[in-house]
Amino acid sequence: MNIQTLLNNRIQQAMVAAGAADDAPALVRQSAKVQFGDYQANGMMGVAKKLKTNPREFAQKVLDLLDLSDVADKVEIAGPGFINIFLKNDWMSGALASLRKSARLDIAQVEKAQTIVVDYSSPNLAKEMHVGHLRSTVIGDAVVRTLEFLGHNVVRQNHVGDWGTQFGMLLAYMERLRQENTEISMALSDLETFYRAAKTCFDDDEAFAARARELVVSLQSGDEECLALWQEFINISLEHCEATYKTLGVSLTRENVMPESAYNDDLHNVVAALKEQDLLQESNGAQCVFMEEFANKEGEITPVIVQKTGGGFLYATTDLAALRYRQDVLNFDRGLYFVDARQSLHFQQIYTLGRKAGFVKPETSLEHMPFGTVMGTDGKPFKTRSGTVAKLSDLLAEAQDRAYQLVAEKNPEMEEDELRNIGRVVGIASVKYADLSKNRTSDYVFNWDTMLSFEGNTAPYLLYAYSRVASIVRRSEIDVANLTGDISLAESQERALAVKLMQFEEAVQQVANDGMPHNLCAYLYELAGTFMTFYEACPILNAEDELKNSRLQLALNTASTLKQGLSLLGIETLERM
RNA sequence: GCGCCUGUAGCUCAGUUGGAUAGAGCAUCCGCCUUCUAAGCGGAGGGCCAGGGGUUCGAAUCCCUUCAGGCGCGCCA
Repeated sequence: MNIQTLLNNRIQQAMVAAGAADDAPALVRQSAKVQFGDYQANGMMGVAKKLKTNPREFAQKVLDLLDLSDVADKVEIAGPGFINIFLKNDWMSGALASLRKSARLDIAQVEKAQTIVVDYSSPNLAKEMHVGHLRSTVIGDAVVRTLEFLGHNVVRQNHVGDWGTQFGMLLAYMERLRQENTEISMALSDLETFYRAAKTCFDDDEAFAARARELVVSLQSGDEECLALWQEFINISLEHCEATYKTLGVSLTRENVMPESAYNDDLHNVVAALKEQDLLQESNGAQCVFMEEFANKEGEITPVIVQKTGGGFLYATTDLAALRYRQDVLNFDRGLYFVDARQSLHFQQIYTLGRKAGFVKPETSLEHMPFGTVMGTDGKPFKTRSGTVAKLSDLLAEAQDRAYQLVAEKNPEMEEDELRNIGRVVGIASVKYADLSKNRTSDYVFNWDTMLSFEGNTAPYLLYAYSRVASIVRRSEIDVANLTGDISLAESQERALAVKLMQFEEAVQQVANDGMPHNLCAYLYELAGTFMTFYEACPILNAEDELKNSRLQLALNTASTLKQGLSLLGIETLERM
């Protein structure tokens, strides 16, 4: 049930009947203030202007043609021409009863499922995942879960970096270890250390560096021994990623891995296709595409280089090949790329070129979902105390440990196993939620204290709210599955909770539309807050039977909405904490 | 030099694509545990929305401009 859409459609129809253009927007929004009702339609002023009539008169005309009596008990014109809508309690009670019986909380499946490719996480396999991969992985996964919940056909694409010159160095180091009879799998248990060791050799040892360069060539020419060595490295590195995904509760699997190297054989085809269409231009020996879309005021164009002077390909080439694969093989309707904001220009170029070259259909939507950098409390990109980039696995271990300490302090009598589990859930949830709850596009400050706080818009607060509801339900000893009876919304706190509960779908659909999970976070936080207020003001278990049933249903709806919402964000809930 | 992004309360952040008196949380101050988890709830103070100009019934939001910061800009990804 999406109230906003319902009202929007009804009001728009009335507007058209009143003489507005077919596409005149009703602009229905949740009301800014309680005295303005539950929803307000802002579209009358703009339309009246176009029709050259008085906005209030037009609004009145719309009201005359509008029948909302089934859902609202008051609809009024206010200010310069707003229409304020006050929802009817009876209608909400009925809708909430239906919502409670629905496994998916009455959230509509999309009428026409789209095939949506979501490109996210995409770590470089040469190194271990670090804090910089957190945003793409966590936000991408939340959006993926949301799109799937709505019924779309989602294709996860983990575009891992498994190719490139740095692998020569790594393979050379593997080779050296093997000659020294060192166990390679052990050495690869910490990729970060391995990478640094290899880099040191590369920088300090000329013979090693030469061998590394040689290995890049053999690798690219398909030398079998070299490929086997490379494959061994990649497998271990992928296992590291999978371990991190598992602790993080991210839905990516091996099947979703579509590495850069998968496009190797296709890269020359991409260049050939561009050449065939006369898009290519040689510049200083490199194959480039100059598109007027990327010219500055002086007419200077920033080119896309698709082939280097020596014949080598670049990441632009790979991304173009991926684009073509996603259209020709996966046949996507929409492509979402959760990639660092710094690559914004690159993606604008790739998308524009991809269309120009006919690699993607005109109707296919390509959306770069940029995100900002994770900063430390000093305002600089987040680092560990020693000044290195924080490994994601270390970060997650620390989060669980910190959460465990907090929980153990509050629950000295609780058993160790449960404490550990709560610590795990709260710790991971805190890290993910801190990331998800901030506007994707801006940088954010990584701060243990605020993310693990029980106050404010945090995972612990939401999990606590959920466990409080769960506790009520447990203590009620009522067969909640068969709980029926009218839902009373007489108290203002009951009514506020009811309205909030019915707005879940609006938040969910927004995430699907714009890939911004922080809106769902804000919704869940408001829901939890509204419930807490209700909880303080309206006794549930101590109320007389009819009222108890009614309030228990509100509590149950809150529980399932919180649980479903957090699950869309990829966050587990706890029955006790 | 050119381009993109950002600038909102002391701090961390929202602001539904141009709507009504700009909102939360933290911190500060005041109040609430003999009743369902006080890891909670209620209340108060706190703003030249970086500055200036414009567009219109109406601007934090759109346009121009200045300032401050971040990031990109032909052979790394």
